[in-house]
Amino acid sequence: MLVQTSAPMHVGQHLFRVGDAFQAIYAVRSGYFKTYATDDTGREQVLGFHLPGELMGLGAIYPNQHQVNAVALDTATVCRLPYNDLAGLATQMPSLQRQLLRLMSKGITGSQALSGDFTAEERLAAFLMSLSQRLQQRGYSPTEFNLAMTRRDIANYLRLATETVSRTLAQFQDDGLLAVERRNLRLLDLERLGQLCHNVPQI
Amino acid sequence: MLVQTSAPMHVGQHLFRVGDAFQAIYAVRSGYFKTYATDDTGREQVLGFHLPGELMGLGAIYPNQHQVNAVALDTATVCRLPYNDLAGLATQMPSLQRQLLRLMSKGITGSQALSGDFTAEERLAAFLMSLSQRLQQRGYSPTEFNLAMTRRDIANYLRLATETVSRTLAQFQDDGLLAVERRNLRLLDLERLGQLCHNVPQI
DNA sequence: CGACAAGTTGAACTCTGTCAATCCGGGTGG
DNA sequence: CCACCCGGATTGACAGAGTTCAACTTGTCG
Repeated sequence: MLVQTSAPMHVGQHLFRVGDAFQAIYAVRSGYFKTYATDDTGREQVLGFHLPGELMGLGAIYPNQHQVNAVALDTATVCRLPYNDLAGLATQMPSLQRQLLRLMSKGITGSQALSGDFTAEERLAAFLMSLSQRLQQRGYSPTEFNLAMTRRDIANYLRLATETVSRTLAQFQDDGLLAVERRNLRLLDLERLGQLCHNVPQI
Repeated sequence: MLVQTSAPMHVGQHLFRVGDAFQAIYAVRSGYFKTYATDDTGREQVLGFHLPGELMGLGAIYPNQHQVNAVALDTATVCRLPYNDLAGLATQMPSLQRQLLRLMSKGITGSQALSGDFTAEERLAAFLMSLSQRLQQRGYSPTEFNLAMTRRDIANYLRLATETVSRTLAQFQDDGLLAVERRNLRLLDLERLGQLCHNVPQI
């Protein structure tokens, strides 16, 4: 069987860790994941969030070992795609192979969008728009969704202080751009939110 | 002939521009170049500086079009390495091919060293140390050289304001780290300069 | 010599990080 | 069942780094 659906994972459970042997790619079926690395000083660096329908583990193909840690942010399930099967299929389907390579080269590096010197507003707006668009692509509501990750994770990912994330969200709410309550988010003005981050490369 | 030496180029003259058909790689023979891109709002982003002995144009191999602009910062000459010749040679020499691929993947993205949130001190120190080391590798003095690029270019590259570059250079001078007069630079304390940027990934 | 670009310097201001206090919700244990 | 506790989240005060604005200097090139 090409696709294997996993048992549900719970918050904080790791799907794979740095150094694990690479055997399969994973597609998120439900729930959220985050990927992160730990730098030489022991600090965690959040590299990305993975929504239902998205792939994880592509960065491990070349060195045959996982380069990052992947952990469930809430109750989640994944589909396991054993690499051998996938690779065999890819050789027969050039389009699949091309897509895998594209995802690889994009996925390994992580978003370079956060490299520039963007303001907290720009970063957060870009982040929210990215979530919105990715959820919409998968058939979910682009305007009302759950922030499964903590403010701390968001801040780490965007390279801000958690307080700044909190404040900027509050400011967005004051400006009528969105309504936020704990983890529940409703985007009220995608138009203006998009303008805020028009010069931030796609996250 | 594999290597073609160009006629001297003068300040501001472009070696290639975004969109130019990719036909050759260039090695700087003398002088300095900078590569830059222009974002959708028309602002210039300096991507790197190229010193004698270094290669340019590798990022164009895949899409077969140049991805950046390359312009001479002073009177300069280059060696033109037609890609067909090089590619033919590479197929016969796996080591050459490997080196080209490595340079490619490193060279396209540009330095991600400037991604993090580093201080102006760290950025500038890392920049100067990078120049110093690269010049030394090519047989030039690592402690006394010419800043062919303007403060504006440096600032743009390091994502600072030109005033900050100016001030930080002045501060380094006050601290006895270097002596600078216009474009002439003398590094007086490589040790401390290196310490200043020890946690900045190599530029 | 004059004009202009490059570079420097000063002052005010803005943004964001840090520190600290507080709030809130969910889970635990008595 | 309720009080307590704890981590996540918010809010305020403050400080430091760096940008912006503006004035001024210096060097270069016609």
